[in-house]
Amino acid sequence: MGKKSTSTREKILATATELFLKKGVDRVGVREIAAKADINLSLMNYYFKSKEKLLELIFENLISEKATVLKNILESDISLFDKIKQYTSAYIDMLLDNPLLVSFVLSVLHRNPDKLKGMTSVVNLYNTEKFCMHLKAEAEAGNVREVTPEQFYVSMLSLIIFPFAIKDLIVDRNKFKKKEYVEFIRNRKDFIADMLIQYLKV
Amino acid sequence: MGKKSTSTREKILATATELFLKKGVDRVGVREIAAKADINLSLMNYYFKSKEKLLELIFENLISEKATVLKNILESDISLFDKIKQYTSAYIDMLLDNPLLVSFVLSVLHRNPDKLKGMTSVVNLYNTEKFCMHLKAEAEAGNVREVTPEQFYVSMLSLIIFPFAIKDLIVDRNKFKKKEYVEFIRNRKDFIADMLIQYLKV
DNA sequence: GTCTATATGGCGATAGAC
DNA sequence: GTCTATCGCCATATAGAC
Repeated sequence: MGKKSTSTREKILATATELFLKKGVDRVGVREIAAKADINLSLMNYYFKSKEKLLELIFENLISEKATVLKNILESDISLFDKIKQYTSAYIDMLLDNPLLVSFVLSVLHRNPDKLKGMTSVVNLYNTEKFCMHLKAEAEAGNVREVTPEQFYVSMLSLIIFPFAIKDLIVDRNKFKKKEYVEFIRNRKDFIADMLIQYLKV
Repeated sequence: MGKKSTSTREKILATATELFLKKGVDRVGVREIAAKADINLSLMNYYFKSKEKLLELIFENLISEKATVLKNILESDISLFDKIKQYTSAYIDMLLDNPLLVSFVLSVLHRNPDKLKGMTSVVNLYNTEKFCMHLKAEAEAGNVREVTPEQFYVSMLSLIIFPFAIKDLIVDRNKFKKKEYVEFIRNRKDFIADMLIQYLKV
């Protein structure tokens, strides 16, 4: 491999990722990516074959990277309540670092309902098994309320993720400044964990 | 106005709405709409000026229609707990009747962050004021726990709406059949209301 | 109001020289 | 690996006849 190959490849990847996240896949053209990455248009196809393949690669990269950390928390050996606290906190921190990730993933999910079905990164993203077993075991031991684990898990995800999908609405309707919004989201960490844990305790 | 005018207009509107919801605005061309509505391409621009204007109209129509009912519940004079129960139930029923609405609204929100800012239908959609006052009053009367009303409201919305945005993920990962998914969502009505009310009671 | 024809430009992708 | 040039198609929108 030549010297310039990695740098060119990386430049395309970085630029395309940025634009896909910001503008949405279907509102970014390959010409725009090439121009902003300052590379020749043909190199896009030389390295990635097609825009669609490029998208798949970027999607995989983005998700698998983030999903692993979260998956590890869900599968760790800590107590159920600590698990909920740590998961909520880590997930929110990750999304604060990647504010456009939620809209991007949801839009790709809407765009390609099938293509993602088997994708490993997506499997990690929505990975209920171990957590649901933990929840079930605690309920059977009488330590927490009986719940449908799937309902609980989906609820936890909803509470964590959805506010990022409607960020603009929240900011606009509350007349938040940027700092106030971040503070609002930070405060959700305790709020969510509290709500979930209180519910289990009853 | 000629006899055919309304029927043509309505045909375009209905077809465009269906396609926008299913495929996403940017993956539907005006030619496709015209063909499926069985009207001449030029009539699109004759009636709606441009695809973008057509989108705005459709968005407004879809949202304002649904938002009014929900807004009325939030502003009614029933008890706080009843309000939460009725709102959750009505919202979920509405989304079950319009399964693609969530993805559509989120995608338009992502596509046009600004254009929607002042839109009345959107204001109704995210309409916190009266509900937050109610929540605050009950807390001050010592009937429920002290909470940040905005956090509570956003949480309620999240619990209700988000599962519709990740429907494909839920169905796929749980190997749900269509009926099982609908049942899962129906069960959320009580689950969500329980969780929210239990939390307030503590 | 409805049609045909077309303007104008963008898109993704590739052939082939270097 | 990188470039220029271009193919073939589709997009949105409009002019003008009827």
